[in-house]
Amino acid sequence: MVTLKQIAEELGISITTVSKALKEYPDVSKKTRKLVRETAAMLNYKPNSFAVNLRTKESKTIGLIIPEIVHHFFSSVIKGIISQAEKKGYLVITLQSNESYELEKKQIDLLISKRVDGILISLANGTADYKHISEIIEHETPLVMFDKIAKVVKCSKVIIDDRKAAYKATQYLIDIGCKRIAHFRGPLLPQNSIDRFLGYKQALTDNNIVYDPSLVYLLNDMSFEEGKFYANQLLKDHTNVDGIFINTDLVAIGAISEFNNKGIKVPEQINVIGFSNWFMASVISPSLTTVNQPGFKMGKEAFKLLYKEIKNKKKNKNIRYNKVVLETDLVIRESTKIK
Amino acid sequence: MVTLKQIAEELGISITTVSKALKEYPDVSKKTRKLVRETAAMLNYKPNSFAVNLRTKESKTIGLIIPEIVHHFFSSVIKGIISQAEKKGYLVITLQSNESYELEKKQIDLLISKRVDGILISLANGTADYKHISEIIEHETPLVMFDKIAKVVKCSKVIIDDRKAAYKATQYLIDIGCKRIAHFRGPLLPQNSIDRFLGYKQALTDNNIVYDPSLVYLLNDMSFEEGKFYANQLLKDHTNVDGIFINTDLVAIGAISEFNNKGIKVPEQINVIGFSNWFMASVISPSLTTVNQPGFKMGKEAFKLLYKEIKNKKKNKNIRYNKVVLETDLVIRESTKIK
DNA sequence: ATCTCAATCGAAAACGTTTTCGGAAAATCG
DNA sequence: CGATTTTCCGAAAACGTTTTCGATTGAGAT
Repeated sequence: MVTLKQIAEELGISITTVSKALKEYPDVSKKTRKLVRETAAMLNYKPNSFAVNLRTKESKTIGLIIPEIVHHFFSSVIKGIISQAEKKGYLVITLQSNESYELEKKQIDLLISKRVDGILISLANGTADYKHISEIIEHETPLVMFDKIAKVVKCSKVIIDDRKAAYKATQYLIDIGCKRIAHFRGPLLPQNSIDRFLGYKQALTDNNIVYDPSLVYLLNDMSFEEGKFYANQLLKDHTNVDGIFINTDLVAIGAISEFNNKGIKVPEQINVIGFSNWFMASVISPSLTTVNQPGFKMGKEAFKLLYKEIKNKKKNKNIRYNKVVLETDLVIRESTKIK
Repeated sequence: MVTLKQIAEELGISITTVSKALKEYPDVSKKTRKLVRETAAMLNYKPNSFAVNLRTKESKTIGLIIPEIVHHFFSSVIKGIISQAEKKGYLVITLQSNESYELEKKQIDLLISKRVDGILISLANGTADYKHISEIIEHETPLVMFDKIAKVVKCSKVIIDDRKAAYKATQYLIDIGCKRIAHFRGPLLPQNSIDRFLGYKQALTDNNIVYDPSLVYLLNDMSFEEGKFYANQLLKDHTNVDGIFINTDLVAIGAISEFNNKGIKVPEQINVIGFSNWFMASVISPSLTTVNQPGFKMGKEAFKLLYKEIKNKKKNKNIRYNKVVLETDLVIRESTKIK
């Protein structure tokens, strides 16, 4: 491995000058600068990033913690983050919490130990206290939360307006003529499922439809099977439901599958709207009307905020927390139909 | 940030002793060791990884380059890699080549500059020359290729036996009574699509079925739409095809969708087998019979090999390249049926 | 010739750790 | 009690870079 020292010896000059020549310092003559650059190129010099890190106290590396990698939405986010980070010369270390609070804590420790320049995190469903998050902030490591955030924690955030998105979806069901609309909701944590439920409820009352709690089903693991199960349950409990807004696409697909099996026609007898716009939603039959959750963009925006904070920290500027709320749109497909 | 020096001053001993106490060196008394550990814990000391990296010349970080993150198979691989790496105390920097040779080259440069301890790579489809890969090897950076590999390159590899897997899939179609079996194949690069095609062909000849080139369709972008397009084309070109082995699940799902639209019954009129076992394959209707490609396991194995190489390099052992071939199995679902 | 100023360079410290090696103190032995 | 070994500790070098600050040189001005 060739070092500054070797280049210096090769040319009979000092390490200092070599370093400066390579970094456009003004106090080195054009002649030596050229010379240094040429020999550096010739010897295929690459700065030792370990030494640079130590000296500059930054590694141009950030940490990312997500609940689950194998997931269309989150992998889109990762892609967005990595693409944006690359533009600014940052690399991304990815860890996953597996939806576990304990693991999440451990991963944060790991990243702090590694002294990453910043941390991006989307919380695990199980996370209810935020001491580990506070540690990041006390450590003065720039932090941005996205998607599954904690409202209480003071830091920059990137989210969608879950409530508004759910409202729009429910409103659409009403607009196309649905009279009795059910909702499959997610667990009481994270915040997202609460907000989506509230959006659903708000849309009903705004349209003078009486909110009927028996039409709301609380799901746990949000799986395909659960979608099937509760679709079946719904059919047992009610006969006149003509629309259903479902917390996430996978469950919606399970429900549609069950409706198909039971001979219930989608969308003729029941309209279905999902949430997230997984790729899958576009290729099943009938294809799924759903709320598009812009994962890639969320990733980009999250990194942009983090980058700002990193810059600010370097300049010792006062901290200003930003909050970006991304627009969602309803992707209309075959699982809904105007009456 | 608390350093060894601060602990040393706190206790009135030398930095050396503090360092040794924390690392179980035998030449420090139990008493001082206890003392040091306690104050280190009290001050919440965390070793400066930048300094450690510089001193030990390793960062406990590896690089990972994949063609595309938002992809069920590859995200499974990532998950496998990260989980295994974590067990051994390694972190993973993920980059994506976006199926571009140029980007792939750039990412490799980046990782080498960062001085990662090793590199895991799955090649872009477009990659045809391997100078950039050779550079990694010349750099003496441990390297393991997985899935989309280059046979020519001398390094450790983790793959599945594409040919055998395709053979098994085709054989299954024959076993359940198919007489005329089509194949949607991938482009001429990467190797995988060639091998899958060869497996298909071999199975036919081994069963005394004449290979008919007109039954093989060469696809480009392997998309859902292409699946629909060629399914339609197949229907135009042939009337008596009763089975089809398709290079990848997404295309298979597109084909099934088109068959549904045209009123062709799957599996009654035509049996369909895909490849990869994307999650999607299990939730569409009819669910897809497919070759299970063990992404998570591939990730784990790839890291295990890399870890071995890193260890060997540290011990200056002679290099031994390993090759792991993972078993695949056929997941039988609704898109195939015994006649 | 002296002085000023700009241009160019290099010595040295610093970042925080690991590890070698030698020395002092304590323990063991004859 | 002296000699020898063991136990424990610390000085110092090294990893490779960045950056401050002072030194040197030569040109130009007077």
